[in-house]
Order: sequence, then structure tokens, then C-alpha cells
Amino acid sequence: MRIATWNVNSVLARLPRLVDWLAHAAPDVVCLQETKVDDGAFPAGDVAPLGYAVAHHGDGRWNGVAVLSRVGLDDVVRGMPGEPGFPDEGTIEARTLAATCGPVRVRSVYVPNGRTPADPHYAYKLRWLAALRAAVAADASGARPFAVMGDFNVAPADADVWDPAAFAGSTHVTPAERAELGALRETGLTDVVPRIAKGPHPFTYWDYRAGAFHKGMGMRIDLVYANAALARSVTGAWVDREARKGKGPSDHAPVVVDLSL
DNA sequence: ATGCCTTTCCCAGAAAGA
Repeated sequence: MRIATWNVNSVLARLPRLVDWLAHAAPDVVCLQETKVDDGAFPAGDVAPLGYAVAHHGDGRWNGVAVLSRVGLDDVVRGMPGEPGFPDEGTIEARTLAATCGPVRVRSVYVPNGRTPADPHYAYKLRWLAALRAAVAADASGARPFAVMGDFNVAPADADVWDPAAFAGSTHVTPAERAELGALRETGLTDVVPRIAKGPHPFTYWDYRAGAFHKGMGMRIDLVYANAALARSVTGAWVDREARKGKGPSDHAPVVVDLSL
């Protein structure tokens, strides 16, 4: 079984590349982030011929997460209990949904960016991660294979950014963000680190500007956090760098994980 | 990168991204 996560930066802008990628990478389950469409506008008809059913949770212009599966799609839950909102608690964004796909349960996440450590968005990010920890705790300690995967917008360690010095004072690397990720792992989750394809680190994101991809100026912020039942079944994990190349890519590459369940 | 792209809203330029 093959599972994957990919921040597509607009599912409509990426549709030809998404369909191509599904056809050749052939994942059984894919978590998408930043679909940037309403539920009604998700192009489910374009992935159905490849065998995928779709569960989508969308806002419209921003955010938007999905699970695509060709091995069953059940018990879909949009959002999570205790999910904080932004800019106020009454405004819940479309940043996570969970689904059961055959033998595995997955949760697709698009963690808030945080903007700057002084911005209210950063406090929101920390609250959101705390709510995520509570939301996944039962699945994390359960016997059924489970993974929470997506764009966490946090680099777990200094090795997960191209130049730690360049990130001084920035979000994505602060001790508080990393502590929240650590607390999340403490629920029983393992970081499934992809193998290194090129350069010293398995980065998953590169800025569009200044040729960052070709200069190796990346970050590892797209993560697969697996419970024990799923982690012990992993036979391989990698970043599909090919998907970041060429014309019209997302700024993120997919992370692919193979399982022997 | 305090905006060297890209995407959305919708047709101009702001907001957001990390």
C-alpha cells in the first residue's frame, strides 16, 4: 500500500500535474493541502477515472484539505474537536480532515503559517497544534495503522532548513513550535523521515523565488507522523522531487510512503 | 526576501504564503 501527502498550492492550477502524478506515482491514498477551492469546485470528476474517491474540506480562496483514496473512503470527519479559529474563535478554517481508507486511518493537515512570532497568527498556530495533539491522541495510541500527514509549517530540527542562520527570528523554527511538534509525537507518533534523494537533506518545500529549488534552499515541513502500527509497516519513504521540476509546479513536493501491512 | 514568484479574488492590486 502506498500513501502520500502533497501541498498542491491550488488543486485547480495544479490539476494537469496532479492527474499525471496520480497516474504515474499510483498512490492508494493521498492527503492534499491548499486546494484553495470550495467543496463544490473540487475536480472530483478528473480523478475518478483513476479510481479515486474524494473527501474534501474547503474554504474557497484559502486553505482547503482533501483525502483521495482508491482503497475505500469512510468515516470522514471534517475539522477537529476544539479547533481554534482565526481571526476570531468563530471563524474556523478548512485545515484538517480525517478518513478511513481500507486498513488505515489518515488525517490531512495544513497547519497555520504563523507569519511572524509577534503576529496573532503565530499564537493561533500554537493553539491549533495543541488542538491537533488532542484530536489525534486516541488514533495515535490505537492498534489501527494511522498517520497524520501534511504541511506542518514547522521544520522539526535545524537540519530541516537549508540555512538555520537565515531563519533567526522567523517562524517554522522557534522552540515553541518545535515543542508542540514534540508533544504531538509524544502521543505515540513517529516522524517517517524520507530518504535523501539529492543534497544533504530530504527537503519538501522550496520558495518559488530566486531559483531556490535549484540552489537547494529548501525546508522539510511536509511530514508524515505515524503511529506504531503504521510505522512498523513502512518499507520506504521518499520525496518526489520530480514533481517540483518543470513548468507550473507547486512549491511543495509530495512525500510518498510505502507500507507492507 | 522588508516579496527576487504564484495564486486567489476578479481584471487591479491586495492578501497570503514560509
